Amino acid sequence: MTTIPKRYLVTSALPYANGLKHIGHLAGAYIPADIYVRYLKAQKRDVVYVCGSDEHGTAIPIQATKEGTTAQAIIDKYHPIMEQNFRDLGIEFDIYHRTSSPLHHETAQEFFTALNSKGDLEIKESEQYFDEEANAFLADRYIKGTCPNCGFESAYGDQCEKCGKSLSPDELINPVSTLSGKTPVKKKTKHWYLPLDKHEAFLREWILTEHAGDWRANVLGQCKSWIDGGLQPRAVTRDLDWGVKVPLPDADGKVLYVWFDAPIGYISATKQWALDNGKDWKPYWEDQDTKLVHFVGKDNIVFHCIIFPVMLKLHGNILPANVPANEFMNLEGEKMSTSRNWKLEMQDYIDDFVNKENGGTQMADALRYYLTQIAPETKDSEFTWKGFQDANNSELVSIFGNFINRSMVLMHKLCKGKVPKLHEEALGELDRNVIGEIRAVKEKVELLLEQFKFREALFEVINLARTGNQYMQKKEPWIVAKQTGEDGQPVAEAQASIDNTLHICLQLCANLGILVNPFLPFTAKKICHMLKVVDKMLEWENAGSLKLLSVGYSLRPPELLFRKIEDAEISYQVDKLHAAAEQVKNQQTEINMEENTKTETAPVKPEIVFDDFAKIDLRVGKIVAAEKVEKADKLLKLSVDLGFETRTIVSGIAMHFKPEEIVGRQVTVVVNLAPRKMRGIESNGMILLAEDASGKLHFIHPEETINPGAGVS
RNA sequence: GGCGAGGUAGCUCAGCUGGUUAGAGCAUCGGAUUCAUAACCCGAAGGUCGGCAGUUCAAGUCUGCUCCUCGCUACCA
Repeated sequence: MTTIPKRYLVTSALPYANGLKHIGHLAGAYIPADIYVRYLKAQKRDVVYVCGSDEHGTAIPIQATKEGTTAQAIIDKYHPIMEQNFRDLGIEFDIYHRTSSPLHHETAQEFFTALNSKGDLEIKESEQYFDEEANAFLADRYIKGTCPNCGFESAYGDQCEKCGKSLSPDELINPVSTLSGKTPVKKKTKHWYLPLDKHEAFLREWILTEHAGDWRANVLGQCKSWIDGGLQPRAVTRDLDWGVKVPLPDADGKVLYVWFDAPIGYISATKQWALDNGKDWKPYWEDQDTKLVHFVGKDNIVFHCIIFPVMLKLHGNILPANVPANEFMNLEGEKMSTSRNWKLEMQDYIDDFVNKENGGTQMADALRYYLTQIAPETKDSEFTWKGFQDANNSELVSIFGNFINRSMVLMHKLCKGKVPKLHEEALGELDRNVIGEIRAVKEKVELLLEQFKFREALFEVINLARTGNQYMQKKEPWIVAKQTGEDGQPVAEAQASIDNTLHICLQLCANLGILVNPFLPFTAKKICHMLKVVDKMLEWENAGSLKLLSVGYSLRPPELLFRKIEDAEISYQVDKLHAAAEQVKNQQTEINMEENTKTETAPVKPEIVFDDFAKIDLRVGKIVAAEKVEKADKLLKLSVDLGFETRTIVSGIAMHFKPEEIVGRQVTVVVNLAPRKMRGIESNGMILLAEDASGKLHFIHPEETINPGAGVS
């Protein structure tokens, strides 16, 4: 075992404050972190668990515009709800902060200034392309044009895909904005870049060598993919009015890019926590003896393993010891999706289960249980309502809850409601085995949690309850109790056996409380209550002990820890899920139709004269051959018979049509369009297609088959 | 197309550096039992380890090819 670090700083990905979060997020970044933190705290280790709302970025002002409100109103709406949702589900942050706070702005600005003044950022002052129609500066990738090196006409502003040469947008001939299709104008601007490319050697060594043994395979693989793909300098600032202002005199209208300020939110949250608790935040981010662990979903790997570590290193902070990223969680056979409304929001679960007559905190633990059991630790996993019901009913209720209940009930019936004595002399092999098992499980769970194997750790805990059931079954105290003497009471030998059995079962219950506490905290507290012990018993060092409950102490009457979930509740949820998705689908169709109408009535393009139109030579053609273009998912290479000749035309329709289906079809072709090379094939013309509301493409062709080459006007 | 992660019993997943009859939990079926939320306990059945070829005395485990899923990325309208 490695030595224990002096302190821990644990983070969960900052949820983006543009809407409610679903159980996929919960299972990916919050529940595992919460389990880990609760375990560390039970170990009495020095640990701070920080999180908060991520409130910057373009999506929030865009959504505000859509909802006819302000960005501030959006974040003020979602921040408190998200915080409450986490609390209701037992996610216990030491602080849930927000990136809109002044402290965060200060912290992020200080961070930027520190890097900038050390010369760690590259400054590029330039005449940058500006799209007047979209009223925005254009990132390199949003500009296309002709490559000065090879003449490829569709080169990006940062790199030519054809010849591989790195470019700057200025070098492009005939630049075009991909936002509006217009020619952008030059406007002076200046931006700061984080030169990730300069840190490639460090990243390679640190991740792929030093952490080859202790980081998850999916994480290492992702990182290797990124590093091998070549790291690029990344813009730290952007022209936007929502976010952390760039703290320099000549940077009006510029803010820090959200990817830069968001992870700094972990630091500002730590600072706020320190202020609130009279602590010093610095060691948590500066002392090498602090273990920093980031819990994130797989979409966040690159930020937490590549970009943020580079920032931390430059700034003189510690690096994460591990980033145990989870994969994604599907729901009832499909990806969770906010836009398609295929999801289970925390809020909905809380409303339907936790805040119900027959719900309460036990239902929060039930969800925590299932989400941990199916956590996507190594691959995408699947939430099904039936699976949730099964896990609850046959494991939590039948195995775990039942063991504790029957122990309590038997103790009340056979031991007068008191913790019975342990008769050492009467201990048998069965008894000793169980006692040994309790200690063994403690060690197993520890080892698994330290390795972030939450699923397996939880299994070991439930398995201990299973062991308890087996033990009780073999000892069958209810049968032994029938060996009565003349007074109707069990004979001394029988009572000793009963006492030992229940003494051990009750101590086992107490141990289950300790071991289950990181996973199901509400349940652990209820166990303490029933056993009339203080919550301090839950400290991890007590696990494995057979002296948690004092002999002769009278205990409370048993209460059921978990209730069964009925079939009707499950079918209600499944129906609700489908209905919600259906509703959105219908709405979307309506919106699409509306938008369709809108585009028809939308302002038409500037007027042209007949001669302009006459410049376009449209002909009817017939597809005589079609094949997929190698190394391109969307391109088809078509041979089109135009009567006077047969041409090769490359068209991006491979996702819509199969090559064999379209051979023989008539199409309309722009025949005098300048040739253009795509994926190395010269395309001589363009096929006309109409796109319907759902995005499906349709060929434009004469109603009846006519001679190829016929003119269209 | 490139890169990454996966494809193992009905379901959710273990299987490290190749080595006896491929494991667990749940579900299913059978039995036993009644202290317990018809719960528990015992037992059984259930897998061509995505497919094909190869290396090896021996492959789920190594190599090549191939199919499928997910993610990143590229190509396009």
